[in-house]
Formats: sequence, structure tokens, C-alpha cells
Amino acid sequence: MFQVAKQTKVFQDVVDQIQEAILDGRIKTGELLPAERELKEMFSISRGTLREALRVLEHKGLIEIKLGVGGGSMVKAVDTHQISESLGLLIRTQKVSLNHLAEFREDVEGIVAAHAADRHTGEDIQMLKQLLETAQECVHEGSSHRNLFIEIDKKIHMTMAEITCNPIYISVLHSIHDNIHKYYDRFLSMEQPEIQENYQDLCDIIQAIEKSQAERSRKLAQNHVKRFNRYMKKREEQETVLKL
Amino acid sequence: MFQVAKQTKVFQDVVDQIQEAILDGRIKTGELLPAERELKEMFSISRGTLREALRVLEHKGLIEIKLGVGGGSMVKAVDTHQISESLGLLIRTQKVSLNHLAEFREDVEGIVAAHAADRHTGEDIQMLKQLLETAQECVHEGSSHRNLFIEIDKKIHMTMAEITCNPIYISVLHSIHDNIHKYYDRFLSMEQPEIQENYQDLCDIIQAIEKSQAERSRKLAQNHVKRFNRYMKKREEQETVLKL
DNA sequence: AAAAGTATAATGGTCTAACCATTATAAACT
DNA sequence: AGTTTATAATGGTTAGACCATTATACTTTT
Repeated sequence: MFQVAKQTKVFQDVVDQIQEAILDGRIKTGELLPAERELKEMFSISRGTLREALRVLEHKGLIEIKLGVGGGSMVKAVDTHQISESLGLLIRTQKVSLNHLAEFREDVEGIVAAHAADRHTGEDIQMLKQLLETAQECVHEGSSHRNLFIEIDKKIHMTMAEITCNPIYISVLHSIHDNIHKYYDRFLSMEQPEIQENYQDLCDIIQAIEKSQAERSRKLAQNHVKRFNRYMKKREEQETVLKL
Repeated sequence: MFQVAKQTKVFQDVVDQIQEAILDGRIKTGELLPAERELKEMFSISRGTLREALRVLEHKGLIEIKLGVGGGSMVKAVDTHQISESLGLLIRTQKVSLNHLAEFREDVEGIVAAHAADRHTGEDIQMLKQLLETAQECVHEGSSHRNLFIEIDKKIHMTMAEITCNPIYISVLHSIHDNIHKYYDRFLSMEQPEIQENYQDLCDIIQAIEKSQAERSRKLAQNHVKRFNRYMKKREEQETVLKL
């Protein structure tokens, strides 16, 4: 019947007011909010309370606070950083296992590859092939370039996400990579043969995308990620055995 | 070569320390942090600085702050609220459109249905069929029960997510629903025929799941969501026309 | 004139110490 | 036994001061 009554907390009211001003476009990206000592007068509150509000806005990704002369609270363009962080927290706290994360990644990478097959431009393919070349160099250099190869691999996947033109995929894939990379150092063993295998995977995927074969791209991308996950599980099991 | 040097900001250090304590399980869900006046002594900082840190932790969804005797900062179970909020911000700042969200939902619901087809138990099917019965009643009652039908629809989808046994799908689907429901009120027109159509969709999906037809389940779920999205786009266009 | 160093002032960051507001619990009063 | 009232613990807020950082303007040196 009724709405929840107005927040009694002063700082929350300030958060809401500033947030609305930003979202309504009354303050634009790149602009500075008034200095704290001015703002506190405008709201008729103490500086401490104001700062609690600014902290929250900063954490929401709406403003960026800088020190010194010319510093202050600058309105920021919202990006996917908060989602990644929140998803990361959820994964660390909600008993999300490596298997859960790996499965999710297989599915998402598959979809991303399929959409990329449908929507790529010539430029996109060119960029992917350029990344492939760099990856190939790593293969020849052998296991010493393992970390570089992993980095290129990640870039190729992120590029495919960008080809989808859907920011949600970019953000979600970003979160997955952020969180799965924590496992790589512990579990991912990759020597020359594995790197070679993976390089071939990437070649096949990009070829399928270039030919606009959506379903084939999806399958290939899924299997590629599955291979990664198999490496990790194998290593995980080995560690378990060693502990016994 | 080197790591980024330690944070100079005191409050950030406090945020990190408390967060790690929570994530490591040194403080468990439901437990209370020491009172502010104690904590401030433990960290050797002022209360204002401590409170900035607590505000951030609260916004991260890690603690909940309550007033009065027996109140304080209680460690909370992280849920999907923060993700939904961040996604909501992205949508409001035009970084994500209804189309982006709709496409993502189609894909995710498809995957969820496919996994559900592979993993369901007898109990799962029973629960889904029970929800179907309630939905059927709404169909007969007609458009007056539109909101109830939408609610049941959501419950059926969430149940399928739970059948996957992968908490990531549950969280992601939750966030999608949270945000897409804001559009329903504005754009979703559903009269008896549409409700009837959607009810039939749900029957088909659940039947496919019961028969463990993963690929068919995926396609059906995708098309079901596509239908919802079509309704909304149609209504959106009508509104645009009216404005001219 | 150019470069380097230095002072200035604006801005956020932190501290101290007090008081206000809320609320569970215990005490006092029917 | 039930109701009311005081108590004290806790977060919420205020005020005013000082510290730390940094862009800018100024001064000095080369």
C-alpha cells in the first residue's frame, strides 16, 4: 500500500541526490563537483558525513576523487569494473568452485564466438590475425613465453567479446578472466606441446569466425576452453595426490 | 618488475584488512565486528576514517550496519544485489540498452534450460510441474492475473537455474531479472492471448527438459524469451510513434 | 631567455572530542 | 503479570583543527 518512508540517514540522502544529478545529466562526465568545504555548506551537513557519501559514490564508480590543487570529485564514466568486483566477491564467498566457473566460461566463450561469427567486420578479422601472429611467435619460443601466450590468448577472447558489440559480454568475460586467472598460477601447467595445441585451437576458431560459421565457432571455442580446464583439473588432481 | 606500492590511504588499508578477514573466514557470516570505538583503537585510527571504511564495506555487501544496543557491523552473506545495482547503473547511463540485456538473457536462458535437461531429478520436474499448474490458473483468470503470471514465469526460470547446480547461473539470472523487470511495467503488454502463448512455451520447455532433450530445451527457451522481448519492442515502438 | 628550484594556496585526508538518535535490556511501577 | 520508564551501548552527526599532496605562480640560477 505505502512506500518505504524516506531514509533517515543523512549521508544516504546525499548519495541519492548526487547520484540523481549525475544520472540525469545535470552534472556531466568529466566535470568536477564543488569542493568538499563548499558541498558541505550546500547540504548543510558536516564534512565527515559528506565524505561518507562521497566514498560510497566513489565505490559505485560514479566519481573519482583526486588530491591536491585542481583535484576534487570528478564525475566518471561508469564502466564494468564494479560488476567484475561484485562477481569476484560472489565467487569468493558463495562456494563457487573452479568447475562452476569453468563451465560458465565454456558456455559464454561459445556464445561469444558464435555472435562474433555473425557480426565481424574485415577489420575485426585483421586484428584477430595480428594477435595470432604474436601468439605464433610464443609457440616457437617455447615454454619460456608461456605467460605471454596466456596473455595473448586472453586478448583474443576479449577481442571476440568486443566484436559482439554487446557490453554485457565484454563485462562478463572480463569478470571471468579476472577470477579464473587466480587459478592459472596454481594449476595451469603449459609446456610446448600444450601451447602448440592451444595455438591451433585459436587458428581454427578465428578461421570459423571469418567464414561466419556460427555453430562451428561455438563448438570450437567451447572445446578450446575445455582443454584449458582439463589441464587445470589434471594439475589439481596431481597436487591432491602429492598431499596424501 | 615491481609491484604497486602500498596504498597510502588509511581507510583503504582498513577496508582491505577487514575484507580479507571476512573472505578468509576469520570472521564468519552472522558475527559482529567489534564496536566502532573498539575497532578504531585496534587500527589506531580516528572514528571518521574507520567509518569511511565501514561505509565502503557496507556498500560492497560484506557487512550490514545496525543501530542501537546489540547493533553494530554484522558480516553478511554476499548476494547478487551489488551486481544488479551495478548493472542497473550501466543501463541507466546508456552503456547497456534493453536490446543488449535481452540478447544476453536469450543466450543465458537457453544454456540454463539445456543444462537443466541434462541434470534434472524427478523432484525437479515435480516442482516445475507444480509451478506450471499455478501458471495455468492465471491463464484461465485472464489478464487480471498478468502480474501473478509474470511472477510464476520468473520462478520457473529461476528453478531451472537452480537445477543446473551452478551458483553462477543462479546469480546471473537473478541480476538479469532484477533489471529487466523495470522495463516490464513500461513496455510489457500482455493480454489473455499472450499469456496463453507464454504458458504453452513453458509447457513445451519443461516437457523437453523432462525428456532430457538438451538442444531442444535450449531452442525453446531462447524462443520463449525472444517472444517476451518482441512484445516489449513492439510496445516501445508504439510509444515512440505516439510521441511524434 | 631558459631551466631549475621554491613558495603558495587549494584541495582531499586524518584526527580529536563532543553530542544526538536509536534500541535492546533491565528496572520500576502499576 | 503486564506495562511503563530509565539505562546504557551502539551507530549517526557535528565542529574545528591540522596534515599531505599537488598544480600553479614566482624566484633564482645558469
